[in-house]
Amino acid sequence: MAEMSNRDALELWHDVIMNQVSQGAHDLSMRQFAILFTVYLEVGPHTVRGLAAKLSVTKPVITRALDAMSQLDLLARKRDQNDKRNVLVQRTVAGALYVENYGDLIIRSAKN
Amino acid sequence: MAEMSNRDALELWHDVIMNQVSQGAHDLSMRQFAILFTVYLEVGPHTVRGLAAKLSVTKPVITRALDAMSQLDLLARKRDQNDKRNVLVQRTVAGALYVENYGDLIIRSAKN
DNA sequence: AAAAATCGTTTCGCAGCCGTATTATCACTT
DNA sequence: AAGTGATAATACGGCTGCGAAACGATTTTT
Repeated sequence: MAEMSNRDALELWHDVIMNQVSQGAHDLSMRQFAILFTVYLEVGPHTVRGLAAKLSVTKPVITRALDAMSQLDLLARKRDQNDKRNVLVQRTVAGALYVENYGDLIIRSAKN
Repeated sequence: MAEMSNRDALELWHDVIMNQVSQGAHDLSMRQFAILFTVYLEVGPHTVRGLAAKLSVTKPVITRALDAMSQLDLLARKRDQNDKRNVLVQRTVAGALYVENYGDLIIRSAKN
């Protein structure tokens, strides 16, 4: 990946967001996006506490985001059988597809 | 700007959002971002109706976003003196600085 | 076994944004 | 001048997310 001017960067960001907004798709919040991409791009296992620490937010924020996103089938919860206090945040097929499509959208925006 | 893999694109997006979220700055919604960048990147004049059409949202969405963002001094309203029904959305010094910093953040994220 | 610590969830009151419908101004048409 | 059209703002009820605090379940410590 090479040279990008300030203007290039902003226009890329703008294009992606415009696509997102005008499409009217389920618009996740910034925090929800952060959680989603963290789970799909970083190596696990991912716990509620771990995600909260990584994003510098409180745990209820993670819990609520998981409620919303698991209902959209973008993520799933699973009790850790080794330590039943923990919840492991897991990927889903639909979520993986969603994230991959998002990458394609960014690339398409960068091509202009 | 050159070759970008799907993974590159997603990691770029992830880094920028993570920075945004963990910084805990006033997190604008996607729609607010779309408005902000449209005003700063596209040629004006920008009206409420025009922005609503461009983003495919209703006018009250724009009005409320302008309420919030003008309070943050990221944008300003000005009555069009040629047609006093119109409101012209104008840039501010603080807003220009904010947008430019955002571009720098994207570039920094792309460097990794 | 009892006490303390850890983890995720839930509750509470509160603030923000949503879409629809209505309102107040202003411009245009006749 | 009166009526019609257009613009932005507001009112309304509803939904979602927020932070702080309290809670139940599980593990670890004493």
